[in-house]
Amino acid sequence: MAVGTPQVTAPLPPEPPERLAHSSESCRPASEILMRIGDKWSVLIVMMLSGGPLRFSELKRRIDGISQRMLTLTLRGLERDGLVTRTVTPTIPPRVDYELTALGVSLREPVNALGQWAFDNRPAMLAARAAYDGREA
Amino acid sequence: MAVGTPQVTAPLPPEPPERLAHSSESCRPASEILMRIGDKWSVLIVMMLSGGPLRFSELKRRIDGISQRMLTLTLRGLERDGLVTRTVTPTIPPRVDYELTALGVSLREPVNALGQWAFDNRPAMLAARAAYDGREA
DNA sequence: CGGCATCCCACGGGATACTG
DNA sequence: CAGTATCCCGTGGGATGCCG
Repeated sequence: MAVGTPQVTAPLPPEPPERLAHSSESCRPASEILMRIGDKWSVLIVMMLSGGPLRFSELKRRIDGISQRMLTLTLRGLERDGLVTRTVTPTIPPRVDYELTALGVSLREPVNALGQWAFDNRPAMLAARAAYDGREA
Repeated sequence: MAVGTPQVTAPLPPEPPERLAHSSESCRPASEILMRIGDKWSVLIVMMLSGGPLRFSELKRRIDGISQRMLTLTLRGLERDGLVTRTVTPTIPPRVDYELTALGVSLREPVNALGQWAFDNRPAMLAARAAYDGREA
């Protein structure tokens, strides 16, 4: 039965078969998380906090180009998701420190792996992009 | 003092090491890539193509909820960046197959690592989120 | 100093309709 | 079947200003 449906039965390339089923439902959590931290600033902030806690203004100074609005919003999001802690010292002027939680620290590992990939393969991507754009320009 | 080598290779102990070179400049490529593939569909598509080439309609059928507009656009982007190839068979009706390039295949590993992290830690994140939301409701 | 509030614009992305 | 074109709305995110 089923005429015309070629049923592509996965002739696996040189990759070893992983026990991870890449179904749509099993990859959705990964996709969600990626979208969550794939915003403009989250990863940068997590990486900045890798070396230890930083206060708001220091964080803002180190991440060039971020608006204090987005710094606040992004930190709130990270705090909400249990990736950073927010510690307020009610002095005058007030002092607020942000620090990675254990969860936040654990996130560094896969993110670093992706960062390494990005560092290694960015030239290839840029070249591919240039070639693609050049083909039709 | 300026950081000498933008190394992202950390030994990753549970404790934050003292000399991490996570400068803003060294992490920006990672952030860029993350934003690039951190969109709504890219990772899902890459994962779907892990098992081998798929044609457009099959891809659309497997990724539930995607519009053909976004499928086309996302595939174009992935093709542009050298992550997938697009092969047209000019029959009637036409047939177009998409397949991961070597670059696309190599991306699977770090993305899978992140996916594993997401799978493992999503409960913790959801719990933290619920706790955070409950504190001020 | 840290951080809401507001305005405002650009872009992502869904729905739909049309073409080769 | 695969793709393009159009419409349209929700959101992301910058700039600015005010308040503890």
